[in-house]
Amino acid sequence: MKKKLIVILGPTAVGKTSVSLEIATFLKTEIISFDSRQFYKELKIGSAPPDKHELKRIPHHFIHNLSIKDNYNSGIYENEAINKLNILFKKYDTLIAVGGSGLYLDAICKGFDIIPNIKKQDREHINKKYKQYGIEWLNDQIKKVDPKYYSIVDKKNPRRLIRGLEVFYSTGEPYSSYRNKNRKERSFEIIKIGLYMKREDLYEKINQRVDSMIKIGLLREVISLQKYKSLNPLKTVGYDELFKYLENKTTLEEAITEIKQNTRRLAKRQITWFKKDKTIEWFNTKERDEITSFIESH
RNA sequence: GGUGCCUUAGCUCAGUUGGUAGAGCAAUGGACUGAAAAUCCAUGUGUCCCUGGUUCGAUUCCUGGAGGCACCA
Repeated sequence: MKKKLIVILGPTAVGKTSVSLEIATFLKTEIISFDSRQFYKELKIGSAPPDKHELKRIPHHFIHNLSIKDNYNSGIYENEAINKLNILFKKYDTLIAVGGSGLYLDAICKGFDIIPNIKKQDREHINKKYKQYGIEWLNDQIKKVDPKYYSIVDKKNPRRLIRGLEVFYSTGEPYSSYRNKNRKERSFEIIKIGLYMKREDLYEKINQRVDSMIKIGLLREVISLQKYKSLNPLKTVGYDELFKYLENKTTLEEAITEIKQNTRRLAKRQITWFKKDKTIEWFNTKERDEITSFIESH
């Protein structure tokens, strides 16, 4: 019989943790996370991971397994997650994946084309040039070395342009030559369950969660991480805004308002990403019985 | 109570020498194959406070009213 991966996805603060714990308890299985900020053990409050008690009750994977100082990306995650799933599937027929990072979910479900690792110096070099000469330079370079990618890339988005260029620099081959859009066939069946909530209610929950994070010491956590603020994992809602406050660029009140606003925008982007995936079965967060009977029927 | 100023998009405000209006922010929609909680793109009809008048035509000028702010009593 084919193994099954039950995916619980949705925007931040919609209630994924509690639903996933309930299902994991019901199915007597374990949980792997595809939440790109819960990986980092230093982000204890701001990434809203399950609490200690919950982590003890149900084994979780890819939660607080990395340091913000680690160099990580979705390609590494694909390998690690698939390995972990293969190991766990020896013990369980069904596993649960929970998270809100669409790209990381794609890593599990479809996988990426195989592209050699890039050299760190190459990215640094390109970033330096970009800073110096602007986005036109990136455009010119891509046009020259990878016209195929140039024809489809978002020419105003430096990240996309830099990605194309760094692959070329590190491998000597155009980025587009690696991108075959070959979806990988996974050995397990994937059932995607999306959680939704009325936008209004979701925003209300976000506001409440931000207030409670502040209450339990988010600012203290951010202060302790201040010296690492330039690291990528700290470019995160809840941290960035408080760094600005600590540098006297805003008041605390303004920072908190901004955290709420940026969390709402994050949720909106997550919803946009998931909306186009027609294989997702959507449930209201409160429909616990409907979700379990849907799982049982599969 | 008097005088002056203000009232236009969810908010802060421009503007129309009279031909029914536009910025910033917010909000919304979207893109996204190794930095992704990142990065990037697109989207502005609203009794122009109410009332009456002048006018071919008023959000714009005038009368009266309501609310706000400031100063003087």
